[in-house]
Amino acid sequence: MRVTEDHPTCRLRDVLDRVGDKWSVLVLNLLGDGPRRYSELQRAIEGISQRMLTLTLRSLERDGLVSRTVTPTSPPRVDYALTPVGETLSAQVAGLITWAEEHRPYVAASRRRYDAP
Amino acid sequence: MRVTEDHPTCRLRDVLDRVGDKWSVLVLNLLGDGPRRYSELQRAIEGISQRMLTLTLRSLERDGLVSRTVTPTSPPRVDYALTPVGETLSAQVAGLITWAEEHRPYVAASRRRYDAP
DNA sequence: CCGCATCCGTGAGGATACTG
DNA sequence: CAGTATCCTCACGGATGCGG
Repeated sequence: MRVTEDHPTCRLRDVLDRVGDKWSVLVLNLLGDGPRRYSELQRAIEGISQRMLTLTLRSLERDGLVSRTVTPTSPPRVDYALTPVGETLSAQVAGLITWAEEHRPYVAASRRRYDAP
Repeated sequence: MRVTEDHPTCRLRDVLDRVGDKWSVLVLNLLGDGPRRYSELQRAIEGISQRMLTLTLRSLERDGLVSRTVTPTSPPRVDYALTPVGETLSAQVAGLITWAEEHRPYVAASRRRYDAP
């Protein structure tokens, strides 16, 4: 889709696309509990590839939501943490995660009913 | 990715994927203001194709988040509305949208700074 | 008016191998 | 350990046309 107009929907999209990214949601949620190393994130997020973890963290850093701290030891150590603004988004995301956990049985039941016939 | 394990991350994914869908977010947000006809949604959501609007609505209906009411006039009329559970998700989504609107300038500025060099 | 079916291009993202 | 680089797939989604 071409986004050429200044329709409200379009102005929101670039920000929502970040939130809409499933990996971003999971990363933001994890970092809500405190800073994590790269490898900790990779282990915690089942199924994420190295590539996608790096891309996700770069995007979040670019948007000023996550900070990246390199400790030049050997082997190197990199910690990721939420920025203050990132914390506020993480709080929203936490609400979403809670919603998803609470209503997962309902959604699953709805799907079974819908798919029945 | 194959989801074969029962890791918490995987159990959440199927529900979060609904929220992660950018079209779903926009539809849920619109329906938060009250029921809408198919054609109203299509006009309101800049850039959505007929195909994607239909698919999005079907998914939301399957998940028990949106109800579909057909009025068999001629031409037919179809109204979509949030279910009670859909309302609760729409509320979460509204929080996200608000966040996105409030922090759009911050995110835009962060991106410019990041991309500068 | 509301949708489904079909075709088809593109790009997101997985797998793998390699560096500082 | 924390990435980068490359290849390659496949499914997301746009365009179009038809049907109730």
